[in-house]
Amino acid sequence: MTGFLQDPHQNHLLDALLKVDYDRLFPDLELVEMPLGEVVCESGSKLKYVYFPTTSIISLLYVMEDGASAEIAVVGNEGILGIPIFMGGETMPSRAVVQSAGHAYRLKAQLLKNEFNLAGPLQRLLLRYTQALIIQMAQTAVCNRHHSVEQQLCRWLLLSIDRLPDNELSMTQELIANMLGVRREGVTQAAGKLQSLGLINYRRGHISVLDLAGLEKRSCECYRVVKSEYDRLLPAFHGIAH
Amino acid sequence: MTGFLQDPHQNHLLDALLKVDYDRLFPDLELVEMPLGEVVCESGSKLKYVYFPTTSIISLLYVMEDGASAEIAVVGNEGILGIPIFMGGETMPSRAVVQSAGHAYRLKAQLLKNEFNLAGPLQRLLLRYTQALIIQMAQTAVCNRHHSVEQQLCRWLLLSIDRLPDNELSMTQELIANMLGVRREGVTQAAGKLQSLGLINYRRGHISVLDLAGLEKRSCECYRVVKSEYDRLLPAFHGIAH
DNA sequence: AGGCGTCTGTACGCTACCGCACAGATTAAG
DNA sequence: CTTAATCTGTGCGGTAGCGTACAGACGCCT
Repeated sequence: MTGFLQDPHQNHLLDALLKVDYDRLFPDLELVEMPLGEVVCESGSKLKYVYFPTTSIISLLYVMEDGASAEIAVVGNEGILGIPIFMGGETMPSRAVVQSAGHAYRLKAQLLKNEFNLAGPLQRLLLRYTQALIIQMAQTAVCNRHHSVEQQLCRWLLLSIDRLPDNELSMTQELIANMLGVRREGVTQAAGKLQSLGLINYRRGHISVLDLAGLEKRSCECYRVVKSEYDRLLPAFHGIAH
Repeated sequence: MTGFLQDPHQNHLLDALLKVDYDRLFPDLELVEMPLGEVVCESGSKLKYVYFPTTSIISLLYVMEDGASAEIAVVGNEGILGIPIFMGGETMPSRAVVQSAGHAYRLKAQLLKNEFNLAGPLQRLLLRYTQALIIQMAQTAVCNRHHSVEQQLCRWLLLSIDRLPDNELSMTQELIANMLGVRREGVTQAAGKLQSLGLINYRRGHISVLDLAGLEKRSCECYRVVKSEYDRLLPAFHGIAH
């Protein structure tokens, strides 16, 4: 809330920028708070800012005509919200919801577009990130088709934990069900099983992950695939991006 | 097979290029035949060429460790196969299979990369196409989660027909099942129903679509959404791309 | 402490889809 | 024409997940 201990470098993309690029952008970066559940952008509307999450996680949620929903991808401190800004579509194809409260730095959409059009290292970085996001979406599609609620819950928990500083997350089962596009009761059952196996521990809107390796074992391959592709495409550059 | 009546302009992206860009690319475009079922690129391997389909359709198929599969997106004469080439990932995240026999023009990957890096109209065009593809993938993910086999079959047929010159397609139910990631029997049932409704007509590996409007009615919203986004992002430029 | 709203657990019938098994139909090959 | 291969139709039991309904548990508020 205060911005205490917040630093744009906590976002991997910003951190990977060349010093010149970073310094030019820095004055326009604005720290904002991201409260749980906030709709950063409604589906189909234009984004005025792009967001670089630091301690928050944003969920790209697709909501259908009948109200049914499904998460397409998540964006945390490894990425950026607002891909269509530089890809050229202008409007977001999905709703963006804060899935885990925290902070982000935002930047006026037009400014990012300008930077992108310089066709330098920043452009290459953003495109590689987009490629990683595409892979996450593709994997989600396959996972939705073939895997059980329990497997998907494991995947979802792991992807979330990877984007958070500790193994705790504030989340009701109802919300998780929305993300996965399944019934709340289905999540209750799966979560109960994971708890009885000692992999997680939860109480009223709060989940602690106790055994990452165990979760990964019960998860489908989807988590592993996404993670390894992110690692491959977006290694830790630390300001020495080429 | 002979290239008779084949012209790069049949591919919408090539057609949308400025004359200067097109003329520079033209000598390096190579007409190739795309036989049904050919694996143009295996998942995880590098593409040596990018492909601009004219009369063929390529399916981006994700195959999992246990052999289960699902189609992520289709690429026809509106697009290009080989997005990771210019996005920076190098390797394809999915298998690319010829879903409908025909032709395509191919171009050495490095040449396209060079053109892309000029950061001109061609780059903007390719990025807008990528954005459209992302939307198709996102919609596929949601469709996999929430819609019935019959609805998905309708969507799939419509997306295919949109990329073909007539309302005929050569395809066994087994292959369609692979694409949709469902059982062959499920496709048999759904197809039987559509046939009894007079919407399609099929015989041993060949399907005729009789009633497009009727199919669209029985399809989920996913088809409509994808189509309208493609139309929005990729209007017919006809050589006057900006 | 008491009370209320929210979150979680459980149960029951229902449906879509799966896995399997096999029979009929169509086309291709000898 | 016969045979083989492939493609399509159908049936049956099993199961995961859905919709609904309701009860208990937790935590916040006064």
